[in-house]
Amino acid sequence: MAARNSGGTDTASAVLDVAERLVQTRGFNAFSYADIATELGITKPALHYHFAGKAELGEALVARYTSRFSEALEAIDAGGGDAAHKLEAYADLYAQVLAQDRMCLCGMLAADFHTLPGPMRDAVIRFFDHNETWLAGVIEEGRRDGTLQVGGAGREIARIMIDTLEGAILVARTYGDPNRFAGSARRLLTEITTPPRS
Amino acid sequence: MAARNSGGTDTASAVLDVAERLVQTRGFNAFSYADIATELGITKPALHYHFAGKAELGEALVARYTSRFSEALEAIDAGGGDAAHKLEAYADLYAQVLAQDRMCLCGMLAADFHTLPGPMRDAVIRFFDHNETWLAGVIEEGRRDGTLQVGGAGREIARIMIDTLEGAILVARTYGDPNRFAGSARRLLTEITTPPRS
DNA sequence: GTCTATAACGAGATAGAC
DNA sequence: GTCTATCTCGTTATAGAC
Repeated sequence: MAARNSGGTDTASAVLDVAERLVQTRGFNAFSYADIATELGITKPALHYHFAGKAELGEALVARYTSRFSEALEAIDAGGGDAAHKLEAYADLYAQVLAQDRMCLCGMLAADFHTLPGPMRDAVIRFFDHNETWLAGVIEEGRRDGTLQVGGAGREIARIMIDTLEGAILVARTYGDPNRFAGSARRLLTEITTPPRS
Repeated sequence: MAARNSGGTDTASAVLDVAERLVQTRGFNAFSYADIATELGITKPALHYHFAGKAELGEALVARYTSRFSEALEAIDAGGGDAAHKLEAYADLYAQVLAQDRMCLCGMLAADFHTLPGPMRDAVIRFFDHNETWLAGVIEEGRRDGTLQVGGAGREIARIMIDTLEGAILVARTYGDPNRFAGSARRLLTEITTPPRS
């Protein structure tokens, strides 16, 4: 039904599901077409039909992940909470990834960055840029309506949020302890959403 | 002169130097004995003489990195600055790693964690534990002598520092921009070392 | 301590049948 | 859209000479 590399067929999306989990748990250089084929009960050439090579599979992976993440951000915007609640909901997206014992896909690819094909690198950077832009918008919005009193440029706060959440999920995974993530996330949010004492 | 796997000979330490850089830039699953052998102008079996296998090489890598990091922490302690200056010096250790276009060795191995042999996993966790203990000690010391007024458990502050610095170096490397790291590090330190306004 | 030679395996990928 | 069969290359690792 769907064309090559579209990710639109049942098989293609099943391939993406398995590959996504493998990349988020093992990294881009620690899984193979054979791993996916075995798990789905198909053969390697069938994978090559849907995704010409590992590079194309990787691109499709980041594209789908980014688009799902964008939808989640739009859902948060549509939720109607104030800026502080939106930032909490944002951090909770990371908690949901960790709850599945996974690293953020683009955080993992950031570690693999220097080994990635060019188009994948570009897509990873766009993911972070998009997150930063959305967060900076929420922060500026919160400042305009007075619900947020944090100091500093919105983009700077956005960046430290991304950095802290990515690092917290990275380290928490080595301890197998979601609470380790929760502690850093809570403190990060408190610093940003608690008005300075006066 | 030195025994097998000691890391004490010139060749063994040259091997560790190259392997360390490869792991910090590419990850544990994206370099091979051939890469190291070629760069040093020796053969693969010569590598196996010094380090029986990739697992043993990896263990030696983490052991040396941890011991050097520990020495750096002791040097900071010996420097005689106050707690705030020690925390700044700690963050600067990460900046020095990034200045070489590298990820923290153990931060990279945290990404590769689920693919690592058991002894390497244990050593990575010990690295983070040691950092956390040292940081918590500095924070408690700063609170006792009044130079730090930050709230919360010392270990909790220590963890968010590690998480933020690891995440900041991870993400900054994808942008190839040390300033991106510096911004998050500066803000992190400011939150911890600036007394709440009264 | 380093070499040549090679084993044994897994990787990504392709040709061509069905 | 999936298969069998195969190719080529890179990987870790070992045996045994020097």
